[in-house]
Amino acid sequence: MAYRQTDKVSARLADTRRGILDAARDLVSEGGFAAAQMSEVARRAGVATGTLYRYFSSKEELCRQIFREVSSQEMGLLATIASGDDPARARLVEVLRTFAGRAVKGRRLAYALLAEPVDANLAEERAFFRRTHAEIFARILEDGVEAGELPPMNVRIAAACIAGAIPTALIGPLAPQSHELDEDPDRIVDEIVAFCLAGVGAALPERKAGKIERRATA
Amino acid sequence: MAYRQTDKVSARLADTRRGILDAARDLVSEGGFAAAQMSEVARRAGVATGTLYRYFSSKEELCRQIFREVSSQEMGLLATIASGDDPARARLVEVLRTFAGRAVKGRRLAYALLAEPVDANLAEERAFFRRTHAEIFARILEDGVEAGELPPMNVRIAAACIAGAIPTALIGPLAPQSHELDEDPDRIVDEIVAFCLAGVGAALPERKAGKIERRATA
DNA sequence: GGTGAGCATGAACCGTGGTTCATTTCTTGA
DNA sequence: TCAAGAAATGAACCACGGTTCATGCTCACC
Repeated sequence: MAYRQTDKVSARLADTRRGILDAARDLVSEGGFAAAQMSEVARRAGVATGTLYRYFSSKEELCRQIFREVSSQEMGLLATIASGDDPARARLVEVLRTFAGRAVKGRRLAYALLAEPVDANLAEERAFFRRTHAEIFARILEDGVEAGELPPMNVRIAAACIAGAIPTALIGPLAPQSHELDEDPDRIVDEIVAFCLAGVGAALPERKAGKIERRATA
Repeated sequence: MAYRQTDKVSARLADTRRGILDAARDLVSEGGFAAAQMSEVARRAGVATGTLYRYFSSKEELCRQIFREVSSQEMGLLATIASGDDPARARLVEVLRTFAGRAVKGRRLAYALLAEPVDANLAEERAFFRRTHAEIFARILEDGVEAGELPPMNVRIAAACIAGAIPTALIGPLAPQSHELDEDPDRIVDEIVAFCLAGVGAALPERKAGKIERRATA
């Protein structure tokens, strides 16, 4: 025996790993997953192609990591808002605004994560991502319903609707070739948020929704 | 010159073409686009692989045709409803119900068209498909707003929200491996429709929405 | 039934991009 | 400085599935 991994080395390894992830994420933010070919990632990270496979078992695995990293970061942000003390309605507004607003800012990346065609395995990851969104929304909605702030509804379905409406309504504008957002992103975000709020019976800031009784589904 | 295409021949050609399209569509309905490989399509249609290329210049072209055929069929259905004489609200309800209901019935196919990962070119076709949906929704919404049935709103964005909410809310349930829909599809559809209606300020059948003034955007 | 053109065939081909692996370079502890 | 094992290298490899094309068959017209 004549080798034991030293701290310095394991730090360097960690650096390399980070470097690879960063390179890959950057490529995705620039050209979507399509642009993140292994050889290109390697070049960007300043390592050889084969090296990638010392850190990630496959491209799929690498992409999965990116997906997880980015989305858990976003999720964290939303989750913090969601678990605040404000009334459900206010939290909902802020969560929706944050979500949509960040997507608009990091358009290319958001597009890649939310809509770009990817292969089946990554699609699962994306589904998970969306499901996590939906859960956050659902939690707030549940609070709102319990507090009587929102009319009764099937919160899971309503949450899924929101999780679908926002990306889709943004996608056209979000798509790489579109410039629709360059003018007035806020207005678009506002409209979308308004739709979702109304959808859950929380139409106007000044107007409590209690009056509008809706469906009876638990 | 010793050959001129006879009626009988061109009929047979047309038949073969149809056969290929049908085979391909069937494969897609069973296993998604992933299952529709050229060799498999050929086998199913009872022709040789090469023959496919006498009818369609590429796989992309073939898939595109399927996409167009199926979606134009669906669109036709929705468009008919949309252009009826009923009040906007009623038309909207029927369109949404029809859309969601048909998706639930032809789950596998709907999943393939709406959500299955496909390559970039087909994704464009899908985007077009959704845009067409959205336009139908938008038209009805516009009618509703003009007639004072619905509060003012940016109908394009609201339509996009709807076009996103429905598939997404169904996708989980729609996904091949899920059996969520087997129990009570109608309830799910109802919930989704209710969300969308509320989203555009048309919350309850008995309740005109005129009172709820919303955003001022044209 | 002969001829030339369209049509069908399916095994071979090929481009792409992820993956491997024999070789080289570093790193460690003695 | 040396041995042994880890880490890095990158050109070669390979799988996959769409596409081609040399070959044989069918059809229309004479």
